[in-house]
Amino acid sequence: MRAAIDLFVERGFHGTSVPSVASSAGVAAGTIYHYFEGKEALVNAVFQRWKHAMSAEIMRDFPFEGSAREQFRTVWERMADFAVAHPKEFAFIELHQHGSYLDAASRAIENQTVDFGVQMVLRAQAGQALKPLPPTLLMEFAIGAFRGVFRGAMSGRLPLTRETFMLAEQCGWEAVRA
Amino acid sequence: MRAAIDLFVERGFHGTSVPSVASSAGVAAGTIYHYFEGKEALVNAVFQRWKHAMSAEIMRDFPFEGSAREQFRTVWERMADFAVAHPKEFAFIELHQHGSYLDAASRAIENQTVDFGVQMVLRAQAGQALKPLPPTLLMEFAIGAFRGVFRGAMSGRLPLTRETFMLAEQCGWEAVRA
Amino acid sequence: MRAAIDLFVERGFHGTSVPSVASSAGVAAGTIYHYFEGKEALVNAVFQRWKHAMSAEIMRDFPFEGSAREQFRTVWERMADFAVAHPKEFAFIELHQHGSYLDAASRAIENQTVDFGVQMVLRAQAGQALKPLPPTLLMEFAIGAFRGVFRGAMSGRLPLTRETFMLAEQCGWEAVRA
Amino acid sequence: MRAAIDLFVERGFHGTSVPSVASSAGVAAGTIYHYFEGKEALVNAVFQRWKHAMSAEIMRDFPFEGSAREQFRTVWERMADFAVAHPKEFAFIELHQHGSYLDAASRAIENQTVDFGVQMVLRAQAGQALKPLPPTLLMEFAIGAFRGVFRGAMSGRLPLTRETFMLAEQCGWEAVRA
DNA sequence: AATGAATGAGGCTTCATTCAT
DNA sequence: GATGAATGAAGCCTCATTCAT
Repeated sequence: MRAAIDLFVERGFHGTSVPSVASSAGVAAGTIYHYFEGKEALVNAVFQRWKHAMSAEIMRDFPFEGSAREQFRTVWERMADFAVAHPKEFAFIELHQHGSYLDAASRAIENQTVDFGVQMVLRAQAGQALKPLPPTLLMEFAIGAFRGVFRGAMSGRLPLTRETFMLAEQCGWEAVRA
Repeated sequence: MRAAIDLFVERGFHGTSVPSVASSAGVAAGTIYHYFEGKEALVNAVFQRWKHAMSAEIMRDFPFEGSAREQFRTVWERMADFAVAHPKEFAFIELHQHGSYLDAASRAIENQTVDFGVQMVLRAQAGQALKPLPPTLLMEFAIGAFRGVFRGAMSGRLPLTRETFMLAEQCGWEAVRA
Repeated sequence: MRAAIDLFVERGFHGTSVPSVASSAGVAAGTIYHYFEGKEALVNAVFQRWKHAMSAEIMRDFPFEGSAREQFRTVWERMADFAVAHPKEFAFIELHQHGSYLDAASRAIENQTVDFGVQMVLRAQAGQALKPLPPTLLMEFAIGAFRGVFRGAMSGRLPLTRETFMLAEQCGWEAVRA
Repeated sequence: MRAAIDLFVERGFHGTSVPSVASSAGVAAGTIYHYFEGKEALVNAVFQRWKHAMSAEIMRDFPFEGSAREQFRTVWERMADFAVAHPKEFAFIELHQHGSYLDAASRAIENQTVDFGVQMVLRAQAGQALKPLPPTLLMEFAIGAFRGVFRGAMSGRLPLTRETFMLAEQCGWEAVRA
């Protein structure tokens, strides 16, 4: 799976061959089929493993009772920590978000995440901490902004550090706060 | 090229076969090779055509003498108009931004755009209209946010209208202004 | 046809495309089909034109009443003159001698030539001027030797001149004479 | 490789399709690519294998100290034995001698052979056993003659036997001897 | 469990040929 | 007569997958 991530990020799903994953992992092509039903099962396994890992990281001891400001910072900070610690994996998740080869389970995890986000936004809006805009708009705006900064970092135009993301966090908050 | 955009957006470069493009365009597979050297030449042609179109749209009568606020709104607004008028094409450009199959000419257009953006940011920062953060950070943040909203719209969770984008524009400005 | 010879010599029948012949000749691909039924008809036309030209050259005022020595020299000399004057064409004839794409007419010319040669050999053998070996053996030996020298000349290892061939002529005669 | 030889001899490099080689060999098309990088690698492998085999046969216990007459006979005799034992392979080697698809290694073997021949000729000329003509001329003449006889045999006009070649050997010697 | 040879479908591309202009 | 766009079959090759070892 480690070998697969690198290749999937670099060349996409269709551009990555199973033999190349195998040789990159130092095993024979056939071996992959002992552990995964096929290529699709492999991407889905990787996707679910890391999407889950990231979600878990974000949710861990989440300050459900904290202020909207604190919650926003927490989510952003934890995504930043994850992205800095596992850039390849974060890129992988982002890149394959909408692949037609993702199965039901993968899509379910994705929806869960979105639902959680929307809940948070609604709660904050109820407390008039956030702008009274469609929750999805605020969510997509913020996530997109985070992703943009990550892309800048991956392409070498920004340092891939917690600091970079935390500077952006302030911007993000000012964008969405009431 | 119209047929190609749809397929490239839907399935990616490697996931799109030349015969499928041909049949989608209502011609024989061989015909494509009268107009393009190969599959790579085709993506590059499409990319350059539309990236150029979008750049031209943004630059047209650009208020170089206007305020930072006005310039920001202008760029955002024009990107919005373009994205609403040509959603497939916008998605295509975003999706293939970093493809390893893009040639020098395609990358050159991309760099031009980035340079223009950085110039604008620097000028605005000189006038203390924007936060004193790395220009690239502000750029990637804003572009990412825009892209996030667009993604929300493409997935049907937001209406794909000028209004949606203009609501986000206000957030964007508050994110980056000093 | 001139363009075709160059390409057929360089890349063989199957390695030469009709469009390449056309562009080399400065006409459109379709034009070739006004003059030849197809690719096979083209090779055959070229083959027959030049095989015929060479035969005619050899036969012209042939010293039917001369000595075996004189006849041998005449044939060799005229082949040499032809090969020096039209190296591409000579190479073409040699190369395509046995192509499965040659039609009946082309094969007929070829057989005619062989028959003529065998007649000459038989007459010379009757006069005990040549070794009493199978006529075909003597023929193939001599033609092969000539071809060998030509090949050496085409590859640049020997000068492609009448002199080169006439030196070889003496060897050739000593090989076959009684 | 056995299947490939037959087809390459019959239809040439460009006229032979990889699938046809595969089906002739009783395997699937893809299988060929486990053993050879591609079609070119296949011809080169075949070429080198047999060119090397023939060279080895000729060189084996070569009478370096023998007379020019003996050396000439030895080379001719061994080529004859090889050609009679492996006619397809001999034809293959001759046919592809100058193919543009031959790689450096193949050309190297070829050059080695030529060098060896030239050395032999020079030594014999030093002993005044051969005509004082350009070594290449003598070589190309003799090899060409041999090839001519072989062609006659392959086309059925001469028996493909050691005897046929040994009759020609006498002619060959008389052609080149001083 | 692991291997890797084998398969054959399918992808990219070329090209002989046709035909409307 | 000439053109060259269009066609689609066929060629080279890759690759997901299977299976005997």
